Amino acid sequence: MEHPLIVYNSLTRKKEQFVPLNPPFAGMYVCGPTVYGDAHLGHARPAITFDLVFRYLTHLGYRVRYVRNITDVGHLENDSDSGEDKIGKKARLEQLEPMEVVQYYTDRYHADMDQLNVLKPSIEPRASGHIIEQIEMIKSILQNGFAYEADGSVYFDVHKYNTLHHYGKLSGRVIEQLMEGYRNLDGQEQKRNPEDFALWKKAEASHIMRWPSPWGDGFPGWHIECSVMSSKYLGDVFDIHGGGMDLLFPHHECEIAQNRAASGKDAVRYWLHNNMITINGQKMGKSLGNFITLGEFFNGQHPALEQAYSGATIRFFVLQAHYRSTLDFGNEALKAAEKGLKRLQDAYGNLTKVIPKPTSTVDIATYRKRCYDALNDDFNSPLAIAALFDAARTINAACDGKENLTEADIASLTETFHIFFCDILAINSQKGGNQEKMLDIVKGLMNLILEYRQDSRQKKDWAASDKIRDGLQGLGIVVKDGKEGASYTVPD
RNA sequence: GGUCUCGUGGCCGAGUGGCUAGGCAGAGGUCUGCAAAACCUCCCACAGCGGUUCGACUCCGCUCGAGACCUCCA
Repeated sequence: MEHPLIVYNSLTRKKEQFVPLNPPFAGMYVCGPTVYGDAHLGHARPAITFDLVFRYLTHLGYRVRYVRNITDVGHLENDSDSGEDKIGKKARLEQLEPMEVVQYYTDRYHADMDQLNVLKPSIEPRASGHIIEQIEMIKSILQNGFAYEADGSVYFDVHKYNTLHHYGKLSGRVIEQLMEGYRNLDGQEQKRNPEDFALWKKAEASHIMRWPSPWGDGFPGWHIECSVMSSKYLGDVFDIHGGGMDLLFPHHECEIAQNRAASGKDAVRYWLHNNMITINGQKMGKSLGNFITLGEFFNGQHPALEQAYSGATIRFFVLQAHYRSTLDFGNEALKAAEKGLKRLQDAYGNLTKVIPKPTSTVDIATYRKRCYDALNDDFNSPLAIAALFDAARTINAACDGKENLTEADIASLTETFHIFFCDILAINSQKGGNQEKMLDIVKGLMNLILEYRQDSRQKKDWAASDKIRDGLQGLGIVVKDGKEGASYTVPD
């Protein structure tokens, strides 16, 4: 807390000090998944990025309300589709109720997030649960004169809005440029202008997901839910809004306009955007068909994957890059992350083996300071990780007796790892509480076995000691002989 | 076409006007019954061409290259 937290605000395109509106409270809204398919690596990026933000803000003492929505009302799939919504389409294909599809993929999304050690948000509202509020906000926008009804649909009047406010302030667009880009207005006849966007869409007879409204049966436009759910749970003005860079325009731009048109206020104080994950230099995305689902990463069943990767490895891989940079997928990079993470985990474990010395040869405090400095500078997780690696080297050196650490040093390092490795970056392999007992038993058994092996080794009975080691190896336990006796690890 | 971002060593990726990123891979060494770790050392990169500067990978311009958004997308 000594140093201020600096965040990069997409709205101002500058780094700014983060000062919440109502400290110690902090509000954060992040665009969540549309649950009509399995989450892929691209979905992991914002989830992990804003999980880090959530965890760090909490660590700094803020009382954070983190809202991440579930989009489950279905939106237009593409222009040629003329109105069939994603979830409705999937439902028909699989002969399921739309909400059954939603439930199925929501559950799977949650399971994936658990694997990635992503905390649950404070509130996870569903768009379908906020139809009334969405209708109310559309009414307000209509009343304020920034929208118009046309044949059962309601559209936002971008030109009207732009006479009073700047539509495009977030993405750096001006409306004249936008107008040039919209030459093909096929199937958009009801709109006064092609850059107008839907607040409410009339549902055709074939459209499964539909709700009654003052304008007839229909469904909400694909920007309004976020405006509604963020302001409902965080207030007309709140601190942080996050999401992927690809949502900058038009989604977030429209959110800004909707909130402003409804409440007269700019809702968001800090806009944070994570960059994309690329594969062969190209964005990984559903529409490009070049995505790998998280489930495929976990089980290794994808042609592009040479092996399976754990959730911790994926999380570490993501955090090893700054959230505003693109991150390129590759087996080599994933494997490097896996090994690097193991190195950190081993060092963390080695901390208990270091023999304290009366005097210290290392300045331990710098590691923690470097971690704080890194995260305070726009959540620079790769720098924080680098500091942990340096700390790991020191710990291992101390294990080898090449550096000296005092009792206080060890305690401090343990705490540093606990704070950053476990709590904030959260890249340690999680062990469930129920497994603790079994782990203790295993530890006891292992010590016993290693004692026997030690005996044979003292008798130079290599056959016996090798038999024990090889047998353990067969169980996936690797024995390592060191100066201070034998230790063991269980590689993934 | 418009708006914008980026181009770092074998790979992934930080960062800065002059001072070591870090990880993985590779080379050598220490330790060791063997093995595996660990530790030490090495591998000193910043697309190209100009310009600013005492000095640029870092600032400016241009060229080349890659990408994002403008349509659903994290």
